[in-house]
Amino acid sequence: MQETPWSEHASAVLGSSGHRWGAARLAVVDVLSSHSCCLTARDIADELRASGQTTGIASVYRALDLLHDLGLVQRLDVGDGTARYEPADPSGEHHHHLVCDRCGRVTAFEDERLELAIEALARRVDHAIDAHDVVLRGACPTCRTGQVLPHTHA
Amino acid sequence: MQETPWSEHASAVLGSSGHRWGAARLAVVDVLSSHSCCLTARDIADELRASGQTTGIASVYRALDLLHDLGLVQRLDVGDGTARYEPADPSGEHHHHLVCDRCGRVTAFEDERLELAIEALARRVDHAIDAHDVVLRGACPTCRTGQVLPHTHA
DNA sequence: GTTCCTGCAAAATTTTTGCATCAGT
DNA sequence: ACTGATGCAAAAATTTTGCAGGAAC
Repeated sequence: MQETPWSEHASAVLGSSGHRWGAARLAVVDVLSSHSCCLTARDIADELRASGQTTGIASVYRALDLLHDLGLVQRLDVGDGTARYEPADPSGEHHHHLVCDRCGRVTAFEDERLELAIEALARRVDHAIDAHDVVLRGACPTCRTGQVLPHTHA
Repeated sequence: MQETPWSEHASAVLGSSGHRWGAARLAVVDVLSSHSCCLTARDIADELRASGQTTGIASVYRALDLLHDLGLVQRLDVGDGTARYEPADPSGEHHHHLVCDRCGRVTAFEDERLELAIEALARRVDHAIDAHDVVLRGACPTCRTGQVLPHTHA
């Protein structure tokens, strides 16, 4: 239960949004705050279970849903059929994802030029864009050089 | 069963890949060729059912999986937990997607500057990038102007 | 004729919902 | 106390797998 900039921010937003601080929400925020990238609901539930908490998976989903509605977490789909969640930086800074075709591992990256292109595009379209995701797919260095690893994303 | 550039291409690739032309594959290619954007497995199965075919949903998934492996269809996830598929243009031309936060509708768009940024980025990273998806989220013009429509994506 | 494909049904996952109980304010 | 949150279990939805029969080559 360490304090991070994000978990402090989450506390503030959740507190001022008229919602209560139940055990499940606290636990989910705590797990998220210790990872910056891409956790599945199952990952979170497993981590909680491992630390002795009895949080139900349904509560994890409900907490994630609320945190997403409050703009505190980003929801992401890399194509394996399970949703992933990560803390959303209050400063608006964010990253995108590289997904290895072979081992399924997810890596984060940032790119200013990409962001600029998306911003320009967002102004051009009819929709009122408030979020975006970019996923690049391809063999990661490890897989490309022949060391075939077992899938780790399933 | 009309011939389109894409369905001809798909026939050629499937034919020369050592795979057979079963009823399910034919049917799935036929449905895909008449839509350029974003069909779920269910959409395809429903359309086949409606046209009197008895194609099983499992065969639809298997056909889509094969077509994806052959590079004939693009798999896409817009975040509602169901995979979508669309024909992949053999020329390499492709589009990305706008998803309405409220009604869930998906719209296609193209943007040269975005593609250039992604190409430059792809050369910079360690992965051997062979595909990418971009999803922009935000209220569509219809939803933004107050006409709240029921969700159509579920 | 052999091998691969298909369709049905069953299983495995992921996510959502109902409901009684419990906790936060 | 009142209201909303939680946890368990059951349900819903999507995708995968097994298998026997049938079709493609």
